[in-house]
Amino acid sequence: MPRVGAEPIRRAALVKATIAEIGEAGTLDVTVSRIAKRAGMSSALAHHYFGGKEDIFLAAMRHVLTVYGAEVRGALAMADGSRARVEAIVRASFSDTSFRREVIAAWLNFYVLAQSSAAARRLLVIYQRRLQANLCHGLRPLVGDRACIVANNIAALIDGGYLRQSLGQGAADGQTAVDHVLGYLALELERATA
Amino acid sequence: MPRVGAEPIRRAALVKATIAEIGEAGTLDVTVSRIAKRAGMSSALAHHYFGGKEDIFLAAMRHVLTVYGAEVRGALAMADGSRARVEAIVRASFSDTSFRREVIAAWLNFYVLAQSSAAARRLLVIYQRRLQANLCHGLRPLVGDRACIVANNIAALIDGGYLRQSLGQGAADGQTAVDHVLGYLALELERATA
Amino acid sequence: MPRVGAEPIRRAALVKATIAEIGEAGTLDVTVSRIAKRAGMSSALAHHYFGGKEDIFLAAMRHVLTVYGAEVRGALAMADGSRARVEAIVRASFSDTSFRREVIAAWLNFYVLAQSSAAARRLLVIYQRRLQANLCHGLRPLVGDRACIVANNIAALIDGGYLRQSLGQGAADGQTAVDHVLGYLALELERATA
Amino acid sequence: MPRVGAEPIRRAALVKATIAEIGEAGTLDVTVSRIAKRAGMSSALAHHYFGGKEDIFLAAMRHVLTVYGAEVRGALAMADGSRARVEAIVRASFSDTSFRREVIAAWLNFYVLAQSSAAARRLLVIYQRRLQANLCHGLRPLVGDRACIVANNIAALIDGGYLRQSLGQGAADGQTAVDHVLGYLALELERATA
DNA sequence: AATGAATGAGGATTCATTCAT
DNA sequence: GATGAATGAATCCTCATTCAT
Repeated sequence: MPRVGAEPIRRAALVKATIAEIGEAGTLDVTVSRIAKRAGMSSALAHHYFGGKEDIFLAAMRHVLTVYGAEVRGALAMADGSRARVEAIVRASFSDTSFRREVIAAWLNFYVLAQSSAAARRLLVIYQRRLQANLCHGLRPLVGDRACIVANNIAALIDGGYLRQSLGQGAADGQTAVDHVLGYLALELERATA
Repeated sequence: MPRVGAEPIRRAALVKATIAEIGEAGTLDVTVSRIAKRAGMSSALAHHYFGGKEDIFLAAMRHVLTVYGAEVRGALAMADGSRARVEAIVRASFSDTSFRREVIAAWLNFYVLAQSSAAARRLLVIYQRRLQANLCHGLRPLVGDRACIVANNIAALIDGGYLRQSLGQGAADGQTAVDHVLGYLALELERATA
Repeated sequence: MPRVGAEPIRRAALVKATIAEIGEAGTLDVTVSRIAKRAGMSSALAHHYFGGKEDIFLAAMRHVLTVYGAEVRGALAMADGSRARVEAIVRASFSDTSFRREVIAAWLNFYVLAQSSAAARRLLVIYQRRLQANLCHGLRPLVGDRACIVANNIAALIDGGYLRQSLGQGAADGQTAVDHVLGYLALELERATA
Repeated sequence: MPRVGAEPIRRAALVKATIAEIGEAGTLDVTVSRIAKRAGMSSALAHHYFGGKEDIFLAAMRHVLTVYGAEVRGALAMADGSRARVEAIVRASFSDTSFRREVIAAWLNFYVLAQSSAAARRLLVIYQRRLQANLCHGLRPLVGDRACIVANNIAALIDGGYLRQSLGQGAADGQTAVDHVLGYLALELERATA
């Protein structure tokens, strides 16, 4: 009885192992062998399923982006009203799922990968556009014409938060990061309603 | 007449070549040989003067940080008043000298290097602290107790600006980045004086 | 049918090639590549199976020591009486298997390796102790209290024989070496029974 | 005023440094740079005076052999009678000057060098012949026809003593080594006069 | 599906040696 | 006489990738 559906399981294991390994090393300089071993298989099998190292990285990236996207969507579904929706996006960005040491390290490295891999850049640009669009749309009713500028600032604050946290030694502190960004949002809303 | 000081010349050439090479590749995955060749010497000489690859990277990092620091100091010297001083720091951060494709790529990679190299992290942390202190100090007379929070946000916006620009294909647009950050600053000042 | 045990075969081939190469060069200054080539494989595979150059050397050393030990044990098994046992050890030390140009060169180089490698020294010290113990034990019934002194002299004569032979250009002459050492033994026995 | 006779001083310094360096490393694998630095000069100058690395080694070897030879000659000059002369040679061989950790290591490495360098082998063979001749000649009046056989054994015991000492961790114990060899000599004389 | 075996290519690093000054 | 500068050549080692089984 050949075990059915081994492939998706293997791929998922590899993706997870990749993120863990990058997070641990803080670099893309991790060997396929190590990733495969952590995922409980031979490096040959990893190649079999993914084709090559970069493909493994891209799959890991896609996974991170997907998880983040799902988190945002989930938060949006429960949010009521424009402000709540914007705040939900911010909170989702610093949720315990995404704002973890290893995932932060992975993000940072994906930005680096995007410098040399067109495919990686494409993924990251899509993510950026979607985030920007979500924020812009949610902010329109709140700050009118400034919506996209504010959206841009919020996005930059989020990215900046990640970057700064990447240097921190302690556990990632999502709450403080959220407070900072929402503080800025409050300021903008204050002014808009003044 | 003994040939004077080949060493500082060589070191400077290597540092420059390193930044260029990292900028071009978008990675730290550049060979010492390529760097040396670009700097017009053998890789053996590069090792002779620096000891090893990481030392070369650290020297390049120190250089970038030093240039940036000088730029900030220069701008501060010409600024009159607290607000002007804060704005000067922001402008210096996006000056044409520092906010160039290759330097941005270098910064990004230095953040990655800091994940695995204690020496690199130390350098980056020092830079962060100094920036934060400068901003905090300049903002005190302007926003009082919120000074350090605002400073933190400005710093995050600057970092975020770099990160976002690293994905941009066109030439780096420092002016727009400055406008965004200063827009936020204006908002804070407005509220403080309200 | 999975191809069985390439590893032991490869390792054995490498060990053999290492001894041959050291014997030919008269130095530990042989490259892993040359060893691997002589063993019919890539240097990468040699590293894969052994980890590094020193590990290859240590394995070769262990092999030489093991072969010698087996030879001694075999000779002892056939020897009848104390004197015969001591003589068997001496003869085994200069057997055609061990007292060959390339093996002698290897021995010499292992002594050198032991100067800088703790692992190598350990191996050599163990071999020395065992030899000394064997001789001492065998000599006790023959020369009583002088046993260990005589054992020490015999061991020194054996080592000296190797060292002197390492300079000889002709084929190794085990018989003469044996005669010298046994001549000394006879002398001691003569005196003991006088 | 150009300093006269700098050359012999420099050469002597290099020779001394070479022996020290080999002794410390336990290998011929020492760099010319380190030797030169220890001797207080640039590696370029070392090459200037000696031509190349092997020449430096050969000079160091010649020095060790010369010092040893002088020691033997000095001891012989003071010895009265055949037995005293033979004993003098043995004692000189284990004198504090020659039987020191670093010199022992150098000797061992010279044997290795002799495997690949004809010049080194020549030096070592000459030393061996002279030692053998000296012993043989001194022993003739004492043991007659057995002289050269006994000489050979004594020489082997001396070499063996060096080899065994090279593995010892403590300070070299020349006295014990001398005792062992002279014990053997006494045995031969006893028999000869029986 | 899965893996051990195997390698080519490449890269950091070291070092003896040369040379201009 | 003396040295800093400079490099070509070599070597160890790693790793992504392929392939037969």
